[in-house]
Formats: sequence, C-alpha cells, structure tokens
Amino acid sequence: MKPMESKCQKTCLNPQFIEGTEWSVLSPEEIQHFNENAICRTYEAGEAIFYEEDDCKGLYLVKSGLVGVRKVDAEGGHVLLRLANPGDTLGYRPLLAGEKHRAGAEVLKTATVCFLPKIAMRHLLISNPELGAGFLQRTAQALGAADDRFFKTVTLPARIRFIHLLMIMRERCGRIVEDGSLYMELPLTRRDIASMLGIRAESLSRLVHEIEAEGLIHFSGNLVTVSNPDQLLNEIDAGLHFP
Amino acid sequence: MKPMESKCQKTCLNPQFIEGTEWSVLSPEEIQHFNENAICRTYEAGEAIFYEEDDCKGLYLVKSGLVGVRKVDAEGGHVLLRLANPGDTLGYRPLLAGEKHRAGAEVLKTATVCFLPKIAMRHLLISNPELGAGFLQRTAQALGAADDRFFKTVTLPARIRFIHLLMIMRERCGRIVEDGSLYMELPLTRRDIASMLGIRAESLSRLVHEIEAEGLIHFSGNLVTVSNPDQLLNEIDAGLHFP
DNA sequence: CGCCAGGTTGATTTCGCTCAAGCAATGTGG
DNA sequence: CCACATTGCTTGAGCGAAATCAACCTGGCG
Repeated sequence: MKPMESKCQKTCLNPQFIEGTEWSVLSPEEIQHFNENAICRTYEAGEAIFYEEDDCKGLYLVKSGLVGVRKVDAEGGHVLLRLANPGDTLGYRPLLAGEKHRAGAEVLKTATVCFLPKIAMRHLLISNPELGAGFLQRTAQALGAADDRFFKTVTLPARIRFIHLLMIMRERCGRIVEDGSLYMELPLTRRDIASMLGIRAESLSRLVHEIEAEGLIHFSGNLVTVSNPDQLLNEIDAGLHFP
Repeated sequence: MKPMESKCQKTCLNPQFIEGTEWSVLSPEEIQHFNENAICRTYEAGEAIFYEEDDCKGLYLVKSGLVGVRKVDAEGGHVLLRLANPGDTLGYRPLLAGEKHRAGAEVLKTATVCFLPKIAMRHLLISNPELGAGFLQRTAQALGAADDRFFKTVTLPARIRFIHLLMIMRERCGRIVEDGSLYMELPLTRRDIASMLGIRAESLSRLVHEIEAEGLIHFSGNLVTVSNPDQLLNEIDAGLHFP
C-alpha cells in the first residue's frame, strides 16, 4: 500500500493555522501558491521523514503530531536534538545553509506533515522578503539555543539538566490540575529523554528513581505529576547561582 | 587614558580584506557607507569587546588578531564557544535574533576590531538583500555546527574530541614543516582548550601527557608538533566508524 | 626578590557507563 | 487462546573516565 499523499488544495496553509509561525507574513496569493505546490502526508509513529545526509529537497511544515530531529552515532545510538510541534517547520536549516540534511527527522506521534519543494520555497522567499527575515530570526534564535545547550551540558549536572527539560516540556504538554500540582504526559521514551540530556537510559532511570524518592515528582509510565513545581524551579536557580 | 578609537575613513572595509566574507557583496557606495559609520579600535589581549547580557548595539568585524566567544557559568568558570579570526563578524546572531548578547567576546591576541552600529547595519541590509542572504547562510551553517558539537560531546570520548579540535586548529594556524610533519602554535591557554572540549584543565593535561607518551604529538608550551598527521586523522575515523 | 598566573602531577572521589539480568506490556503466529 | 518473541524500562554490580582537592613547578614581571 502506498502512503497517503495529497495536494493541499487550499487546506494546508490557512490563516488560523499559520498564526504565530514564520508563514504568517504571507499574502493570500502566496498562501495559495504554497498550497498549490505543497504535498500533505500522514506518517505513523516511527516513520522517517528524511534522513541524515539526504539532499534537502524542500521543507516540511508539521501540521499535527510530534516529530523528533535526531542524529545517529557510529554504534547506532541516536541523539535527539530537538522536537518539532505543530506549526514548526523542518528542513529550513539545510535549505538556507545550502547543505545536506545534517540530522534526520522521525515521527514520534502520528503526524501530518506538509512538504513544500525547494523551488516553491525559493519563489516565496523572493516574492516576500519578510518570509526570509522570519526564518533568519528563527535560525539566529535556534543558534543561541544550541550554544546554550552545549554550555549547559558541560557545566550543569545531569540532574539539573533533567529538571530543566521537564520545565521546558511543561510549556508543551503540561497542565495544572485542580489541586495546583502540575501534570503532564511526556511524549517521549526514556531512551529519547536520556539522549537529549546526553546520558544513558539506565542513568536516567536511576535519576528518576532518586527524584521520586525525594517526593518531588511522581512518574508512572509517561505520566508525570509534580506536586510543587516551584520547588523544582528553585532547584534550577540553585544550580545556577551557587554560593 | 582613553582607548584608541577612530572613524574608519575608507580604510576599514576594502576590497582585498572583505574577499571571502559576507561583506564581499557590497557595492563601492555601500562600502563607503560602512566605512563612514564604522569605528575601529584596537584591543589588547584580555580586554572584553562585549559581555553576556549586554544589549546588542551593532556588530564587530575582526580585522586582525584573535577573539574568543565565551559564556560564564555560576562559579565563574568560562566556556569558550568559538573563535573569531580576521574576516569574521561578531554579534550578528543577537542582532538578527533580536536578542541581547548571549555570550561575551574577549580578545585573545591583540586585535583591531571594526564596530558597525545597528542602524547602519539595518540600512545596509535593506539596501542590499544579498548581505542578509549571506548572513542567513552563515547563521544556518553555524547552527549545523553547533548541533554537531553537542552531538560529538555526548557521543565521543574527550580524547577524540581533542584530536578533532587539533585538526580544526590546523586549518587556522598549522604549517607543514620541511620533513612533512605538522607544526602549529596554539593561540589558546590550556584552560580555554579544555573548556572547548567540555573538560577540566587537569584532565586535558593528563590527556596531552598520554598522547605525548604514545609519540603521536609533541607539546611544548603552545607549540605543537605532529610527526604523522594522518595517524591522528585515522584515529578520528576509527572513533566514528566503530565495528 | 617575591609574587602570581598558568600549567602539571598525585591521591581520592564521584558520576555515569557497561554488562547482565529481570519484569511488564504488547504483539504475533500457531 | 496460549506460547513465545519483542520492546521499553528498571535494577544491580563493577568499572572507568573525569572531577576535585591539594601540592608543586615554572617563567614572567613589578
């Protein structure tokens, strides 16, 4: 069976969806141009969208679901670099740098993704300089974030990095439940979380155990409950401003 | 005594110097506009050009010398993120991202640096879209490099990372001496090298000792001699493609 | 001369890794 | 429906790479 593909037919990019993304600067005609050239496809969890070292054929707008960007090392271990949520665009870095993909994209939760060929993108970049400016800004911000991550992984202990990651995930999938505690469902396997922290799954497991023993957090499967989120934030601060 | 500052007076940006940099796309009039607004200044080793968290007031073109970009952690330790050689431009990331500086710049070897205010830069970006495209590309490449560094620091052992760094430095300051061996003068302290690798100075010291004992390299102060550079390259490959 | 920063070395500890086993949930095929 | 592989996660024991702490060079430099 062939994967489900379809022209977007004015459905892919629409004013509500692109709100807050780089695409929001497009005019109605440009949106139409996008939709005429883009191809939508739904991927199941585990499917790859593109691989490291592939030529960059265009870019990928995540419409729903969750996508992970990863690199693979010599022994086959993978390191998760970042996550792409609905509204995020993938593949713009290699496109703008004029390079091949330096990381692969794999679907983590069933996702529909809109592919826009390079040529169409170039057309849009020329017709609307604002679009380029938007991606320029986003790339520059991503560079800052990447430097930050490097800095943190070499200066902070794994425990603080883990708590930090939890606090970031809170923005994506956290909910405050009636009694004031924080509740979230992590969309990642332990192995993937560990790789984002630069540690092994076993080490993460011990770390989780330790934090749980202190009563700060309760884990069960992918479900996390934090009784007192502020306490964790304090620990991050303590990790930074050491006396 | 006030630091030596001066208007560039047509001297700063000139066709020979900008060859191969992002600035090479400027027209003669634009070059003039740059020179009229830029301010040159010479810094001694150890001086700071800007600090982390400073507002970004413009960008800095390194004309000569060597500049380091670093972040400082809670206990006052610094991590060297990257080096800026003559022709490199600093501060474009925060400018383009619309953020404050997220790292500081410190002169490592006496450097003359040309400062171009934000407003003048905006003017140039508008008058010449090629310039923006150039910085876009460079930013995108830097992002790829930053991801790569993170990936390497979590997957490769310190030893391989060190050799890797040496091979990168070769391109900047390496010379092949008459008998075919490689000779270089590292413009960095041990502490700074260690911070780039994400390890402590003591660990680096032991590492150097170990590699020297194997006869691969000889260190004396900042001077490095590599009798057989290919052997080191092989080791990097071995570190990647493990059976 | 003494001081100081940069570098080295040694002893000890800590953190995270490896290897190995066990367990629960989920498929899968007979 | 059950036996059996598979996958994700956890746990334990032992190991190893770097960190830490502390002492000690060494070469400027006031």
